[in-house]
Amino acid sequence: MVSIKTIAAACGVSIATVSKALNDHNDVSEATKQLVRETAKELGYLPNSQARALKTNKTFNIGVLFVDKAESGLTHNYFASVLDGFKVEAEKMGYDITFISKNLDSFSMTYLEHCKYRNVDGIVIACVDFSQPDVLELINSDFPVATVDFTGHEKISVVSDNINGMRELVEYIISKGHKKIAYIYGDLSEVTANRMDSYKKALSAAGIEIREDYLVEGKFHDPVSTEELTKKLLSLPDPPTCIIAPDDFSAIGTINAIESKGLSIPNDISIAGYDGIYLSQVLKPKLTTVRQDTKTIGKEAASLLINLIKKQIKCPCPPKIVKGELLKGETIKDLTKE
Amino acid sequence: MVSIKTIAAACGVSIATVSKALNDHNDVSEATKQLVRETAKELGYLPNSQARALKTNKTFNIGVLFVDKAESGLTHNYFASVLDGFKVEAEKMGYDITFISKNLDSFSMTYLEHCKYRNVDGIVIACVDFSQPDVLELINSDFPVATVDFTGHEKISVVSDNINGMRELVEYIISKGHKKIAYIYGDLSEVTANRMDSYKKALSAAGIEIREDYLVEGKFHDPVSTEELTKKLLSLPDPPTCIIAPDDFSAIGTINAIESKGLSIPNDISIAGYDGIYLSQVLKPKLTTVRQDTKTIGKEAASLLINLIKKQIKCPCPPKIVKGELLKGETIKDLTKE
DNA sequence: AAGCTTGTCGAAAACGTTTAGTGTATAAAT
DNA sequence: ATTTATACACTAAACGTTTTCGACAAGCTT
Repeated sequence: MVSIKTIAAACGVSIATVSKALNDHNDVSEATKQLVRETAKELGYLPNSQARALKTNKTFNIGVLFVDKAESGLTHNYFASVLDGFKVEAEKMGYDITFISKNLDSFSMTYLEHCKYRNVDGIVIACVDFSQPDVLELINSDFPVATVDFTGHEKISVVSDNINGMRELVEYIISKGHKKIAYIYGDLSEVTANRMDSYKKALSAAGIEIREDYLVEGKFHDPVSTEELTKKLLSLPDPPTCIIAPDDFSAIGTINAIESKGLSIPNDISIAGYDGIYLSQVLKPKLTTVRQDTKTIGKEAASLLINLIKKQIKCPCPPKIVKGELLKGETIKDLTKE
Repeated sequence: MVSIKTIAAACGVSIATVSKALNDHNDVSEATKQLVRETAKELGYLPNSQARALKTNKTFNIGVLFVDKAESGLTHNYFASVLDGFKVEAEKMGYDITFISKNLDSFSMTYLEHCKYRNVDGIVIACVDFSQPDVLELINSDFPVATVDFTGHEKISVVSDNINGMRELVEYIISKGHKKIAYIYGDLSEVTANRMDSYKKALSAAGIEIREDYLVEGKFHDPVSTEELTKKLLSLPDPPTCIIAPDDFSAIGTINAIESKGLSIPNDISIAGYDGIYLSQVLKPKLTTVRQDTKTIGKEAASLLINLIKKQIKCPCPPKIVKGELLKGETIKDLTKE
């Protein structure tokens, strides 16, 4: 192992000088800085992150907490994509990420304990059940924290603009002449509450009655459940002309239910999803949906969190809202032309 | 911060005794062990992983390298799923994972440098271009290494059983009376080579001629490219009766191409995929494919790598082959019944 | 010439652990 | 009664950094 001691010996200076030279302090001459830097490179020196962390209390590691309901782990499309955006930005700023889990080293610990054990510099939380005590403990801890799609606390939060996204989607559907629009909503959460609210407001604004039989509770990411619920909707005495699925992936269930009845999309019935994942745009017909800007959400979360860590910003601060984009697709029939 | 020093003071013993008590050494009495453990718990003590790592040279961190060609990051289905299996097993054994990247902290480093900087205890490599010099440097380094789907080195490797998987798939298709079977293969790699080999052998074994026009080069994870290639296959003077796509996700492209010609699956043409992702089984009709046991692959890689780290096994050792499972689905027409 | 500033460097402590070496008391063996 | 073994606990060094503080020289200012 080549350490600063090695460099010090090679250069004939003290380890203090080496350290300061490498960290570009201003009480060491330009000449020695050069010398130190060069020999460091020659010897293939790499700083020891543990020793540095021990001394400075900065690990340049960010803890990531994510536990979705379906236990799909990293396979969860929305999260994986947000995380990827986060990771890229964090790495750019010199941070690595560490997954926060419960059972490290056989003896189990809480999320907070894991963070303390690893000494992460900050924490980002996404896609969890925010009512869990373990999660709340983390949010209310002394760590710098950023949450995704969850507000109502004094930490940093980045949210997808579900309010405007859903509003635009429903307005678009209405503009195509639909009045009987069903919504299979996902697991109860802030996200779902916002979407539901926008759904209702958009209908009301257009003078359309909100029907309880068109509003059914489903699950995110679960085509099987969604297929079942779609079938129920289709067999109502007065079935809807359009069905909004919890998300794009669940929309597969909606498609299956419709096709299994021998009906076609969008001629017999229109559908929409939410997310705008790649899959939704390679399906035929292309799914009408709202693309969530996952990369930006992740990136913003990373950038804000790191700024907080570096104390370049202060909390509380207002949530950062990341706009989505309506993808019109081909699954909404235009009823106005009939 | 409560450290062993705090505990030592509270218990009236030296820090050495505290350390040994907590690590269950046998030169400290059961009584003091009890006392130390209890006060440690009371005070909410957590070991400082950096300090420990500095002293022991073990970080309980495993580096994960993954860079797929499509730059899809964590969104890559196969990898995300393998990684998840890896992560779960690693956590169970007390290890966290760290993503290995190139540009940490603005000043860029090689993969190997990143690993040295973070002092990972071992490295797992999957889904990368194994011909990259940076990757080879890592494989040939002194770190304990495990690779997924790549052999030919002296380190640990875990591979999906593409040889038998593809063989079973093609045999199944042949058993349904098909003789004109096309294969759109993915990016050139060990995986593709094995599948291609099995494809050819299975055909030959059945006395079926291997036609160059049925063997076309495509890309993994790319429905658009696959759609194009499928169209070409369909417009051959003597088109195939069955098309095998590079993977399940690309198979969407195959489906699109077929349906856009007004043909139906499997009545007019049969198809198959590879991977067995969730999506493939919620599509209608269900895709015929080979499920790769990603969880097991990840789990085995973790378990073997950690055993290597703990020196409970030695390299070189033969590759661990993880069997897949033929999912018969509904996309292969039975031609023998006509 | 004395004091002051500025620039450059090193000694040493500290971060929280682990561990080798040493000492001491008690029990067992001669 | 002396030696030997055993059990237990402590001292101190070490891991690789960062950082405070003081030292010293050279150049200024009065």
